[in-house]
Amino acid sequence: MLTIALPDGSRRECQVGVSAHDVAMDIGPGLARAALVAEIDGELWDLHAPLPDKGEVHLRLLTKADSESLQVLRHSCAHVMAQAVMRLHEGVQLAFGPATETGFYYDFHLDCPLTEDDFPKIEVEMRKIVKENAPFERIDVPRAEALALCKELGQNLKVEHIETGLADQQTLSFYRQGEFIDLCRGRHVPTTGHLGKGFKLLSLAGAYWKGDAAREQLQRLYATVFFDKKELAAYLDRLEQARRRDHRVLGKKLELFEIDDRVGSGLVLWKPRGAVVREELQNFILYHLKRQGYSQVFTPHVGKLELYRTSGHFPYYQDSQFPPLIDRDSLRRLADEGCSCSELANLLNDGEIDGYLLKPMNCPHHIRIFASEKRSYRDLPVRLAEFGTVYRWEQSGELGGLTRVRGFTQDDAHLFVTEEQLPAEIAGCLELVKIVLGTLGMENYRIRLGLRDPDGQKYVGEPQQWEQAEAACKQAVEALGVDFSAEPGEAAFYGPKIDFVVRDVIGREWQLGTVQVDYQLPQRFALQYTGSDNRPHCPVMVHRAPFGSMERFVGVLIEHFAGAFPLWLAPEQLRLLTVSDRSESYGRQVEKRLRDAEFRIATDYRGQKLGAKIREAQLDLVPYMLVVGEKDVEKGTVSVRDRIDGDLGAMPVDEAIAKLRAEIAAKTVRQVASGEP
RNA sequence: GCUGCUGUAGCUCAGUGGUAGAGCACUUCCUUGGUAAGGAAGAGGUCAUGAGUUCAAGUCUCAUCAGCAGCUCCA
Repeated sequence: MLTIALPDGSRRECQVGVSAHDVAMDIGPGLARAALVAEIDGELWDLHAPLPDKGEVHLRLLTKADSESLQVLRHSCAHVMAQAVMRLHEGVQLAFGPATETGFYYDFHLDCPLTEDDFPKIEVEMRKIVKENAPFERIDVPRAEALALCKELGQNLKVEHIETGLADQQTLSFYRQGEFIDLCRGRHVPTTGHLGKGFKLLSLAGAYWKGDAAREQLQRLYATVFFDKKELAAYLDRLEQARRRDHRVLGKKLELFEIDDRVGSGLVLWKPRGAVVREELQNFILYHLKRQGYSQVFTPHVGKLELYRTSGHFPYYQDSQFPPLIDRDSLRRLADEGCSCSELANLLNDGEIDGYLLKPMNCPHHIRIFASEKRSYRDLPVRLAEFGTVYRWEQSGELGGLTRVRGFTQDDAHLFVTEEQLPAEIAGCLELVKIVLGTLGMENYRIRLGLRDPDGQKYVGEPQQWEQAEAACKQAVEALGVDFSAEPGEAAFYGPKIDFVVRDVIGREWQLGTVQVDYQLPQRFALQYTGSDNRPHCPVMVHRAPFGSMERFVGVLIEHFAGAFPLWLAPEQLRLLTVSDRSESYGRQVEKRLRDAEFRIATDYRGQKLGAKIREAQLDLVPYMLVVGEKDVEKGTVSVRDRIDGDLGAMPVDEAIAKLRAEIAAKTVRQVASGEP
């Protein structure tokens, strides 16, 4: 006998061999129809599988109201998609086909390339399979039999997976629906009919087998499914909304920036309007830096290769740097000697010849500034800040918009501190990032605490220092009171890091602000200060950048505000609109007063109807329109129109100036793009 | 870097191997209109670049460059 405890607290005695579906039928046929999958003692369970023989179990019957069942539905749909593909193509090798946050995918190896033209065919076949309403049947088999079955089916990738990934499993499960059978852990909905009509193939991509770039590349089909067509339509609509907020689209429309083939991919041209946003952000943070005791410095865009050999950047990150700059005479001499390219590379590596590097990081320059003076413990902390532009040779497939570029400006700073000062300085840095994100109304973020991977090879320095640094970071993050996850293996090669990861409107996550502790570089450069004991000590360094990269930050910010910047950031804060020619000369007087008051203002004196001028200003996302007509000429007023709230009525020019100034000073955020994808 | 897709006017996009198209934007003229589109005319192109097939290429083939989706990487 089996005792089943239901969520409402009731208990039932059952015969051996009953399934969750039988229990549901017993409770009511409506529930039995609605149930998609069961949960036994917290573990998902197929609806039609026999329950355990005896004892007492907690049973939940999950319907589409339960979030877990959507994942199951998606996984089942992945099987149906795979079945459809196998019906349409010969010799399909199955790889993995999991559910994802927004849908599912399946990776295949097949000889002919799939294209988007195949999508309708596959979808038609999937609809047929759904109509066939075949049950998903679980088959548990011993290991040897599973191997034999996969071999018989010609599924070599699955064979490999059983032999490597599932080496310790004695029993393996397969799922079958119709003629399709696949090695799979489960669980699944009862029948293919449960998938309904709410599915759609979305995109096609390459993916490596087991994520290994050295292995064969598979074809990945992305798709999604919802419980019904309406939810699918709503999801597709959200995708479309998100696309309209895409910073690459808005950046062009609002004339913020340009990435030009003739200049180079991944190299951003900031246009005047985008430059305003960037400059305002920089001024904003400069204000806070002054308050926190930072000093600003300027350093060049290149440095000697030897500098980066010392720092370790050149050897560690060679593949993602622009190639070194070598003077012509040296190159000519080497060419005359018959030096090959690989010999040249070796000479560069070994330091036999020197050259310059476009700087991939600002720290070595700042370190040399620190080292340029004799330092006492009384001078510390030394906090050197710079909007420093760095260059990295990102892989071509990674480039995109402002978020992944090859030249970008960090709002960088390096703090040289004593061991004792470290916790307070980390806390100060974290506080700064929090102020930045808070001011901009970016609430959707988390902290990633990047720690050393215990088995990792890439790290330099003593384990004891790593432990100290990691402990200091952890303490500071805990004190900040923001959700964080500790992630081993995510540290920089020189120390642990605290990254602020912001989620954008399409649901992607971007690393923006970062704070990193570094015991290594000060030692590599043999930095010293004189302690109170009159002996030399090595400072600890903190790298930090609250925005991270100005390019990426502004990119994410554009999407965050859907291009509608708050007044203090808006490239065009006000637009003055005349009702007709008769108010133009008055309009020009008002314009002058507003310019004198240092607003960023544009004017529209054209012989157009007011409605048309307003429409254009609305579409250009100008925060405030100032309308002047003959009534305003008489009374010396302007009529203020708010982009969000519409007409605010006429007011004296001085009153409008005071109101707008107050909003700028408060850095008020009145509207952000609505959240979840 | 890898896989697939894409590249036509400032923008969004049509275009069947045979004379280069539309809407919006732009310029000029008419219109003087109080809170989301007044009207007319005009100008705008090395069809990404380079090779090839063809009597003939925006259209077919190949290469290069660039963009998009994803994979891999990311100090």
